[in-house]
Amino acid sequence: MEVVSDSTNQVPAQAELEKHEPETDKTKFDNLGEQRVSLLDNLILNTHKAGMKDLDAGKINEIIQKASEGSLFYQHKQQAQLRLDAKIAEMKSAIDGFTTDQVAAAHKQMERQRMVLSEERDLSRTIVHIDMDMFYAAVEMRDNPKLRDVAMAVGSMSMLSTSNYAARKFGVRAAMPGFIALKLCPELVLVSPNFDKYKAVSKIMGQVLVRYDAHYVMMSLDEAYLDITEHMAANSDAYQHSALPGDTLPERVVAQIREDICQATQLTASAGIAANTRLAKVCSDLNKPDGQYYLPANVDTIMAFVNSLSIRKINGIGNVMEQQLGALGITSCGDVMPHIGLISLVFSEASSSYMLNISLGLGCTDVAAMGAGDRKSMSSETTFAGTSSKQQLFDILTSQCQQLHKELLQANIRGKLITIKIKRVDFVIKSRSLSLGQSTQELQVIVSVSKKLLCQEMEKYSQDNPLTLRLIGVRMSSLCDMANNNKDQQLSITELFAKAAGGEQTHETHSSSDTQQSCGAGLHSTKHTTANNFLCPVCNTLIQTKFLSTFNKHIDSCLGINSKENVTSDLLKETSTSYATDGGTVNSSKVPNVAAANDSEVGYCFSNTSDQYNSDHSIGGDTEYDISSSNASKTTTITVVNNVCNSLAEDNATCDDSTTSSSSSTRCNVISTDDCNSCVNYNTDTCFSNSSVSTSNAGRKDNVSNTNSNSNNNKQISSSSNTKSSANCNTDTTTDDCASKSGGLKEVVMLCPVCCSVEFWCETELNRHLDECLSVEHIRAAKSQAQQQTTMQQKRKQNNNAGTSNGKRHKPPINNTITKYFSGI
DNA sequence: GGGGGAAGGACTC
DNA sequence: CCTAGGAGTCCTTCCCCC
Repeated sequence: MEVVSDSTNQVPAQAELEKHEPETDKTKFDNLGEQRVSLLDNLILNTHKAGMKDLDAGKINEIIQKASEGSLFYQHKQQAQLRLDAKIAEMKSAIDGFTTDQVAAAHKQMERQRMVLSEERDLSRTIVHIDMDMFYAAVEMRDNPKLRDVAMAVGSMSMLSTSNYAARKFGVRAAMPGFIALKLCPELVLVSPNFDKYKAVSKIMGQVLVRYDAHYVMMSLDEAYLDITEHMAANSDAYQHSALPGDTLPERVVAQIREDICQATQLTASAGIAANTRLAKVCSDLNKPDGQYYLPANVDTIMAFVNSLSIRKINGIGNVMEQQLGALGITSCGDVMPHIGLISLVFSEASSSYMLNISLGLGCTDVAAMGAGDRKSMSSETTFAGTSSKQQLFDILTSQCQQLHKELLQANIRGKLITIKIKRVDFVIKSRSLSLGQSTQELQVIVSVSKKLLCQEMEKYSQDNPLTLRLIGVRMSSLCDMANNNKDQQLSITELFAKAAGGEQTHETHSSSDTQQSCGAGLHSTKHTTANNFLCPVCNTLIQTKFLSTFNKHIDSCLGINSKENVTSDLLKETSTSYATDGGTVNSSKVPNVAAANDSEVGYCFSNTSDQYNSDHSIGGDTEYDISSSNASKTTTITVVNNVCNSLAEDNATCDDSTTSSSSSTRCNVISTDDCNSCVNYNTDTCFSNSSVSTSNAGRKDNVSNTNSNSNNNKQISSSSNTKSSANCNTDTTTDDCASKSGGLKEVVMLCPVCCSVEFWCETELNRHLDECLSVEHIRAAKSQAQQQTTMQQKRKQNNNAGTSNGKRHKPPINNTITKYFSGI
C-alpha cells in the first residue's frame, strides 16, 4: 500500500493547526468566567474525535437530546454538571479573594519553575506515537467486505467501542450508546466486538514495532509509543536513498513503519513524531486517518505549535478540567502561562506543575520507562439490568470474583487491597475497599471480603428502598508479583488447614509456574512436625500457639462466635507471636501477639450482619463453577463426612423455618453433631434423604470450588447433587443456634472459610458444611495428625505432671467450631 | 504534621 | 419499550493514628 505522508511541514501554520480545533473550543467560554458550555455540549457531540468535523451538530444534538432527556443517565449527568458548576463558582469566588500581590508572587514562583524546566528540556529523542485508525471497526471491515461501504460500528445497543468514518458522518462515535447511534443513523450496522481478533492484530503490530525499537510500549491494543532515535542513527544511510515519502529522516522511518504495519495487518495507522510522548500523541491525531505529522525538535517550532493548541487536545485534560480552565479564560496551551499564577493558587501543586509542563510542550522522553512500571491493579466488572435482588447481586459479585481470581492466577499476581465498585441505577458510583494484612489471590478470600463489603453497603438501605445496582466490580490492588516474590508465598486455604492440623507442609513449590500446583501438593506431603503455627483461614493472621483450643477460639472470634476478649486473654497469656507484614513477607517473629486480638486485623469477620439476606438464596448458590473442563478429572469426589448418622429420626423436632425470603430464619433440624463426629463414611444422599433440607440450592453446581486447573486440588470438592449448601441448620437443640426458634436469633452470620459461598447462623451447620468442603482424606489426615499431636501433648503432660506450659487449663472446645477437626477429637 | 487507608473523581482508550 | 461499558491509572480529599 502506498503510504502518503501528507504532513511534511516543518513549522505548522496557525491556520493548519486551527483546522484541528473544533469551533466549540473557542466559543465555549468568555474570558474569566462566563461559562457558556451546556450540559448537552459535554454529553453529546464530541467533535474532538477524528472524522467528527463538518457535522450538522445542531441536528445531531437534537436527536441525542431527545433520546437522553429524562433518563436516569441524563439526570445523573445533570447533577454532575451542577456540582461542577458549583465547584467552578467556588473557584471563581476564591480567585476574587486573591490580592494582586498574591497572584503576582505566585506567578513569579511559577516563572522560576518554568526557567528550570526549560533548561532541562530534552530534545535529543525522536518519539513516535502510532495509532491504528478506527481499530476495531477497521479489523471488522477488513474481514468482512460487506462492511466496507456502510456505516458501521463495533459494540452493542448499550455501548459502541468505535465506528467507521461513514458512521461518524452521522455523529455516531465511540462511547455512544448503540440505541442512540441507531437514531442518528438508522442504517448503522452494529458488529459485536471480537477481542481475540483484535489482540491478534495488536500482536502483529507489536512484531513490526519491535524492529524499530525493542523497548516500544503498547498503551492499548491499537496504540503504541516507540523511540526511533537509535534506529535512525543506525540506518540513516538506507533511508536517505529510499523512495519513502517525507523530507526528513524521522518522517521516512515512520512512513516505513506505517507501511510495514499495513502490509502485516492490512490496516492503516496514523502516527505522530515529536520530541516527547505528549507531543507525539497530539501529533498522531492531526492527520488521521492514514497520515502522520512531524513536529521537529526545535524549541521555537514546539512553542509555536503548543501555543495554538487547544488545551483539550492534551492527554489528561478532559471535560471537567476543560471547564475549570475555561472559567479562568484558558482554552489553549498558550493561555496557560499568562494565567499560571492563578493556576498555582487554585489548583494543587501536581496540577500546576502538570499545566506548566503542558505550556512548555514538555513530556516524557523515556519510552522504555513508560513500559517499565508494573500494573497497579486488576479488576473485573459487569453491567446488568438494575436489580435489588440480593441473591442476584451476590451471584454477580461472586461471578466477578471468580473472573478476577482467574486473571490473577493467569498473571500469577496477588494483592492486598480488595475493592468493590458498585453503580446504582441512578448511575452513582461507589467503591468500598478493605486492605488485608497479607496479599492473596485466593478466591475464597476475595469472595468473602467482597461479600462483606457489599453486605455492609446493603445494610445502609431499608427494605422499602433497597440498594439497587446496575454494575458490580471487584478490584485487586496493592499487587505483588508472585514470580518475583517467592518468599511471600501465600498459603492456600487448604494449606492453612493442613498447617492448622499441626503439620508443616513441605511447601517446596515456588517456581512461579507451578506455585499453585505445589500448594495443593503440599497438603498431601504434609509432614509431622511439632510446629504450631496456625494461620487463621478467616482473618489470615498467623497465630503461633501451643494450643489448638486457643486457635479454635481465635477462629471462633473471627466468626463472631466467642467473645474476642477471651481470645485476647488466652493469646496474651501465651508467649505466642502473630505476624507482621514486612513488604508482604510474613514475619512470625517481629510483632508481639496482638494481631489476632486486634479488631482491625480481623479483615473479614462476618459478625453483626443484621441484614441477613441469604435466607432464601444461599449466597453464591448459583455460582457456576467450572467442573466440565480440565478440572473434572482432578475433582475429588467425596462422600460427605457428616454428622447425621443417627439423628434424622429425630427430625420430628425439626424447626425448619422454611426457606422463605423473609430474612433471618435459622432452620434447625435436630441432629446431634457431636454424636456424629466419629462417622466418617456417611453418604450425603443417604444422610439427607429424609431431612427437611432446603432445596433452594438444589441447582447449585458447587462440586468444584476452584477453576484453577493445577492448583489446590484438595479444595476441589465434589459433593452429591443434593448436598446441603443452604443455611439449613441441623443442629443440636441444646445449643443456642436454635435460639431463633424462640425468636432469639443470634446476630452472627458465618461464612464458610473454604468455599465462602454459604452462610450460616449456627455453628453446627457451619461445621457440617465444612465437612463437605473438606475432603474425607484431609479430614482424616488432619484428625490423625491432631490426634497424634494431642497424644504427644498428653504424654508430655503426663510426664511433666503439669497442665500446660503457662498453667492454663485447656478445655475441649465447647462450641462446634470449624476447628473441631483439629481439636484432638 | 506526616503517613497511610478509604473513598471519590477525572481521565484514557 | 428499554437501552449509556470495561479496565486501568493517577490524583485529591478526608480521616485516623502516631
